[in-house]
Amino acid sequence: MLKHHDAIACVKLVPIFQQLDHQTVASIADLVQERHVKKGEFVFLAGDEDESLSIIAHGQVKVTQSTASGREQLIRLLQTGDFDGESGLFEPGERQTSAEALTDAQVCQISRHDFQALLQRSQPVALNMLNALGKRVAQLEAQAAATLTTSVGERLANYLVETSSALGETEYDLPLQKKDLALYLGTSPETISRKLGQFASQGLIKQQGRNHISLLDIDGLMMVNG
Amino acid sequence: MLKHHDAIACVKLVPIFQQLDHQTVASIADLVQERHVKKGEFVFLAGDEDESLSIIAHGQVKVTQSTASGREQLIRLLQTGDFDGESGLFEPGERQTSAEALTDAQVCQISRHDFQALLQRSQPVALNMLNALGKRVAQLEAQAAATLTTSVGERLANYLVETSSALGETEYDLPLQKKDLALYLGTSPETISRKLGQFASQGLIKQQGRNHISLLDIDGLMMVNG
DNA sequence: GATATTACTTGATTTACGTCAAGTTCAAAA
DNA sequence: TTTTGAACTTGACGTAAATCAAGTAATATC
Repeated sequence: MLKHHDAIACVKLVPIFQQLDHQTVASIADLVQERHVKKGEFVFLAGDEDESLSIIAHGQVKVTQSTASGREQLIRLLQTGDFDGESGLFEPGERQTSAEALTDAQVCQISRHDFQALLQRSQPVALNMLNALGKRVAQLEAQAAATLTTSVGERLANYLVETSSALGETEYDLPLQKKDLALYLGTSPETISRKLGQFASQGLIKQQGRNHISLLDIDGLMMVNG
Repeated sequence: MLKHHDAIACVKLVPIFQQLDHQTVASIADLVQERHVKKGEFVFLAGDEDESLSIIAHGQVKVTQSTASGREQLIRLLQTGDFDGESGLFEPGERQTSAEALTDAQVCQISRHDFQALLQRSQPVALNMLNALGKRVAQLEAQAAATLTTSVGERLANYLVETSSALGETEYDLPLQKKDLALYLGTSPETISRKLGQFASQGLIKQQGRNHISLLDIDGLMMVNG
């Protein structure tokens, strides 16, 4: 019973499952397998059979891909409530990406087969999903274009502000270590370190210890362009 | 009658409308408005009411967005058979992007309202659409990650090979003028010019006249990294 | 506690690429 | 044809940021 209660909570976290009646939510929760993943462990690996979709119930997970030239790329950062796997729904096969837990995490998984059946029997879920994917495409398109013409400083400042706004705090521990943050922003750890130092000397932020950061001037951060 | 025949042909171009029965296709074709757009004209402008979706029946259209700082960004290049507007389906409002015809073009338009109704009454269309959007997300994610860590030379070489493969020819006229190609690849016309010269001197390509290009060593192009 | 390992910082150097400027080729209009 | 203007090329230069290298702080292991 407790397990089921947790599964319902997990399902309700996900935007595409919101605004559904209780019965539908309960029927989705029945499909869910809960799983604990320790920091540093993998939720799945590239090359695995791609047979389930994951909801992050708690924690933080990085999704990476290796290029032909052996470089690791950070594709996506999954936070509580994020849903992964929707994009390859009707394309069974091997995973191209790996997902590693950056913190201890709890993940709810639904089998691809069950999810496809759900989409077919529940029009509201299908329409929510269309909506969510559409927004995602628009966001990715805008982001892709912006990335091409944006400096590292801008991307970093933007990341700091977005993270602050996601956490609802102007003071927080950076959820990524600098190596991963560098991957995420497409730069090097050295440059991250230097840019943060620069922001601090400009009075935009204050650094405390290795990871803790306070945003002192959010408007200033949003106007950074070098 | 002829018009209707054209509309059916146009609808059949689009992946999400394929593998449907003839009757459904015909009912979709009834919703379509055909429109000719001359080279240099706009299919729609940023700020327009966003009330219809467009299928490119013939020609080439560039979708751009202007940043706050006034810079133009090329978001997407639409080719014959491409479908635009799916991403903002349930978010009515003003267009953020403009679309300009790069060649004389024929565009089939469906009103947002009719398309939403179609999605609700035809499950096959909705599922095809989910599939298409999912693939698009995966592609954009991979591309976004690659963009961050990839040199202009790599992106250009990649573009040349992809275009060749899309056209089915190793020798072709570049469909974009260099200014637009530069926007698309996030670089400057000067750099494009230099990189092409470099590729030519390495025996990877041959340039003839202003726009014509022959790929001499596709494997070599795919291995470019500077 | 001491030591080893990993994360991070800081400095020096190099490089890719953007920008500015001066041509050159091409195409359309007169 | 000549002319005009746009697209393109080429060169010189400056700069953001990658890379290389050496050192310092934090964390983990013994």
